[in-house]
Amino acid sequence: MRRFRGESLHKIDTKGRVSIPALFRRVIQACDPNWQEGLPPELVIVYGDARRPFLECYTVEAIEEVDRKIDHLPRGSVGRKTLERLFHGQSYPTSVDETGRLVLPAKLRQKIAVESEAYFIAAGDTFQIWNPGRYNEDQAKTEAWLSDQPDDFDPLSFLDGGQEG
Amino acid sequence: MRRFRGESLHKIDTKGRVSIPALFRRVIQACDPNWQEGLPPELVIVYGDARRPFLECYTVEAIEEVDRKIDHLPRGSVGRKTLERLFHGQSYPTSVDETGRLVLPAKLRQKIAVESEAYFIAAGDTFQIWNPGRYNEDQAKTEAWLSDQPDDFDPLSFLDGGQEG
DNA sequence: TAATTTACCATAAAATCCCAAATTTTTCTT
DNA sequence: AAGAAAAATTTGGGATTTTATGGTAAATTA
Repeated sequence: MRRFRGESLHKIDTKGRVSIPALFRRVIQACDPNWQEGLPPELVIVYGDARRPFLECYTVEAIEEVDRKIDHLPRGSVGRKTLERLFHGQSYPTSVDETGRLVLPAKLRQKIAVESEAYFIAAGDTFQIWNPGRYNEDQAKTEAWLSDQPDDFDPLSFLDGGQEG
Repeated sequence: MRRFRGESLHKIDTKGRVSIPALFRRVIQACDPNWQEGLPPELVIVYGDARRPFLECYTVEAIEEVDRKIDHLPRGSVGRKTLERLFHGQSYPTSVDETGRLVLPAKLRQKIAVESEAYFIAAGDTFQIWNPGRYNEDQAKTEAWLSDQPDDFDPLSFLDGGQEG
């Protein structure tokens, strides 16, 4: 399964168009089982509830996996209802245009408070779009926490605690 | 599993191209399960947060092992978020070109402050790229520490107790 | 019809490809 | 063992392609 990797900053023009990092485009295309020459690769942007300060972008394969899992939850359960609202309701299916851009409608731009620039960062089988300043704040917190650790602290030590085989 | 071994110094040209030590190339190729004749061997450069003064280069197999472990951490946990940013976001997937070089984009060169030369050193199943001067400083510290030890101190003694600090 | 959205065209900068000169290392031959 | 030949390695330059970004025209829609 292909993964997103990397981060970058891109301009948003007056129409809300923004380039998707070239490496991300390849993953989006490779993970769209319906894609074929001439068609625009598709993806789904989940914008979610108000407390999330970024847009989360799913490949077709990734969102279909989420859909399948939701389908297996009991109808009417709180979990299912919540996830349906989030992933089915608060999401926006779109595609990559001829020149590698996507269009962020005004609603989505307002949601994450982006205007002239957007910051893209990979997160496994999805990628996120942030207001650059807002991301820096978040990252600064993480780095502050890291610098509170001993000099030789290795983030990989997180892996030790995990229930891994 | 194959390991990197050795160290060397290489020139960086104006385009950011730099030769990978020949011995390292064989390990990169052997540890890329997707490699086949005619394809460029792939690797992932993790540049990480600001306090790390070198680039860490992972073979495909090595990075996939990290990815698998990250996948097993609970979604939304601090550890998972930190590692996703580090290994998925602050990383750069690339490949070895026909002549055994790789390209370090300006961003990565600035990150570790290299301009005309880069120092390569093996580190188990990864290798690191340093600014040569910066590496010497680090190495000097290590040697200073060693010379503070008793004359008969043997570094191999680290292997016995396993407790260091 | 006015406002938006989408398709199409254009361009500068950056990344990639292709070819090739010097080395250095290895192999072969005498 | 020495020297010659071959192969592999390190480094460089120019041409080509891709990418990021902007603008205009056509099309959709409210």
